[in-house]
Amino acid sequence: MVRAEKRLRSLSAWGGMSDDETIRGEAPRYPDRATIRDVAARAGVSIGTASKALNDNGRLKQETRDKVIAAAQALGFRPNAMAQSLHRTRSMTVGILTTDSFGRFIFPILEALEEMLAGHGIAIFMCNATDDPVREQQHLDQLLGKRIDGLLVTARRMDTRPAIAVPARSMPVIYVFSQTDDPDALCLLPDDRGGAILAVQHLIDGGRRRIAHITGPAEFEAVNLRHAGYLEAMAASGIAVSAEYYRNGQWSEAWGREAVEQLFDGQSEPPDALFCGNDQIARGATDALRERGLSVPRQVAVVGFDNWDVMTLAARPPLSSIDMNLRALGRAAGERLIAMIAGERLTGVERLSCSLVVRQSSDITRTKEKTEETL
Amino acid sequence: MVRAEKRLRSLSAWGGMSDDETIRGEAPRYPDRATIRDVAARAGVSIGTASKALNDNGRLKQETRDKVIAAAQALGFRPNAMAQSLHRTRSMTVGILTTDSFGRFIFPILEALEEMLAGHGIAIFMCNATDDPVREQQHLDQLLGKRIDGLLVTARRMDTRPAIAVPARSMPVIYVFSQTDDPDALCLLPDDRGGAILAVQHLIDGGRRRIAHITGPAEFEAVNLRHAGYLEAMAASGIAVSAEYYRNGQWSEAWGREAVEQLFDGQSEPPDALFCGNDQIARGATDALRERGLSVPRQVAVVGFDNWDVMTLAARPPLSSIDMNLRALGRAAGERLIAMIAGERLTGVERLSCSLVVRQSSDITRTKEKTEETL
DNA sequence: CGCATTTGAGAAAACCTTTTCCTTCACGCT
DNA sequence: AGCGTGAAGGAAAAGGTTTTCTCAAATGCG
Repeated sequence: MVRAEKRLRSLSAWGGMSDDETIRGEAPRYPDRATIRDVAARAGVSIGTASKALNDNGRLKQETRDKVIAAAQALGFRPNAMAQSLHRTRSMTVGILTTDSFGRFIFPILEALEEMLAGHGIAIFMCNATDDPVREQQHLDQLLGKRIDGLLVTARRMDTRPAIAVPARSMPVIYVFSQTDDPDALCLLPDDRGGAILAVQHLIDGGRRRIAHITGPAEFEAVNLRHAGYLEAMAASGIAVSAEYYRNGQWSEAWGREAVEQLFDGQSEPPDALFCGNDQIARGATDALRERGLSVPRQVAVVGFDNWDVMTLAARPPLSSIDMNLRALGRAAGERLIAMIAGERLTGVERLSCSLVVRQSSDITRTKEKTEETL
Repeated sequence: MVRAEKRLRSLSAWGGMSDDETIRGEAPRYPDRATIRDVAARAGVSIGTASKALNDNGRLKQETRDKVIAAAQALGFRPNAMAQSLHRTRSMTVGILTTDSFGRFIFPILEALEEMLAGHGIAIFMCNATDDPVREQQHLDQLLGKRIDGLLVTARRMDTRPAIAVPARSMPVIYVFSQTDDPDALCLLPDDRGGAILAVQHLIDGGRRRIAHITGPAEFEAVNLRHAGYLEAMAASGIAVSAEYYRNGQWSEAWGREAVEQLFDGQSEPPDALFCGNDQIARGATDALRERGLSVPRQVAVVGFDNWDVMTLAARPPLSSIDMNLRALGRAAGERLIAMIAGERLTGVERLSCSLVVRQSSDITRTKEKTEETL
């Protein structure tokens, strides 16, 4: 009782509107926030009663509840989440650990994930261990110490990574936009193959037959999956594919330009469409085509991958592209994680579908309209 | 004693290497991790002694320490950070709250910040409230409940935002890459003016006199600061500036192209250099110049802003640009925050210097070399 | 050998909540 | 009057750790 009174007094210095009283100078420890015992003291009830009032629990007179709530409000009381988590056995916290630096792809995922989890009262610890296994382990240790309820693992490179060693075997781990060899793990990825089929089918529907595939390094699983989709779509329409039409290189505009040189220089039957492994390649290719005097999309249609507005909208003409729906991927990851925290057991590789976004680079009708307008 | 024994038994199911025993199926609650009382029981000491042994505290026989440490290791013990934080009054946790979505600029800041704070054992809660004051408040509430030791606030748009209302007046708040009107707050920003001076001086040093400034919307403070730097550098060299040479528009490549049309179409004295408000504008401008048959940098030199490799390296020729040193900004924010948590009181607006990165778009000598090489 | 000092380790409080179990009181019933 | 019932609220344990205080044993000294 005495104790509570003392604290109450010390609190008045910061809790009220008397801001002038704030501790200036070298005071290193800022004053404690109000605790539930301060609230209880102020309301003249026991600590347990205060808790019940604030949580709409137990059997209390409405009057008492109101009294407590008023006291809490007056003190600016906010329950200490750590104390709460301590005796529930849930921290309402998850970690997200990225092996490679947070790249452009991870952002939308992260954003949607955060939004979804925040809606469930779950906060996210952000950890970045750029290709450094030691730091990764340190982060993991820290997260385990914080008793996270679940873990998201992600990486920019889309190749499989070693599984995270979580000691509590049943703590949920999801690999999003990354993959691991552990068959018991859950991996969430975009459907690269499906995306490629979407793109190529679109080009075929536009009347194209000589469709080349310019893409990134063959070490990427995504590159191979997308090529598989390309082949599948071509086969489905009974179109023969020339090996000449498959070009691996870098993920850069420069490579897109170079590939166009290779494909068009002195070729008797140059492509009438390009399916590009990403938007940078597609943009480089488009630039090169324009500079050769080839009209996009009239003579050559182009479809990119990633639907990265910085590229697709700045290109001339704007690029059609495959959108990996990364926000949806992030939301899905959040849903799965919540389900797993609730006890569900999910494993395997799940691939979420991509969408085609059509812009002028592959859309003859749209270009015609544009041309007519501008004439 | 009995209690501890019981727990010890239940732990063996997951703690050891006997992975086959893991709970399958619908068990929603995964088994508790080992606690310090398990460690103490296993080492045959009291709980307090175990704590001292693990923290290198108190007066203990080395033998005892070793015994405890061995027990902890065997059980895979990791102290519960929430319990620790509960009685230190430090959560070893900070929040980062962004008003606008995490953009390309925030990433490097965040990354460096995270790295620096992780080195001090501080974890980061990531919160995103995209232009939604309600969600911002919810996030803030959550963070305060988690008893964060400090808060970083950031935003993509570089205009001043309303101050965050933290109830505990002395809880450290830093605005990084964003600004607030509260004079007691600490704001960390890149030195836009200085960066502009760097760019313009570089162009002047290269012999340019008719330097135009193509940039973004005048509503951005950064736009005005950079223009002030431009004017200052020009004045310092006694070069008269024409109002014609200052062009506001969008932050896009399209605007860069259009601005070049405006500046060069039928002008008797077209610019011999362009200082662009960002790399996208610079790239668009460079493209337009090339397409008009103007050589960059021989006839027109170009310097961009942001040093965004996606733009600077893909442009033809590669763009010189001003780097805002965002990683340094993030590190600085981390340092300041740690200092403030330790009790220091920092306020005001601090601007960190930018650097000039010279590439071919402004460097005649380099171009010459290149040309000679390729000849 | 007896006392003072040091060494080693345990007990318990404190950090802040929630929740279970009790106690107290008032009331209505037989 | 005695008893059961229900309402209202308090006491205390639990959750995991650190730290201070206390106590017992062992050592040093005269």
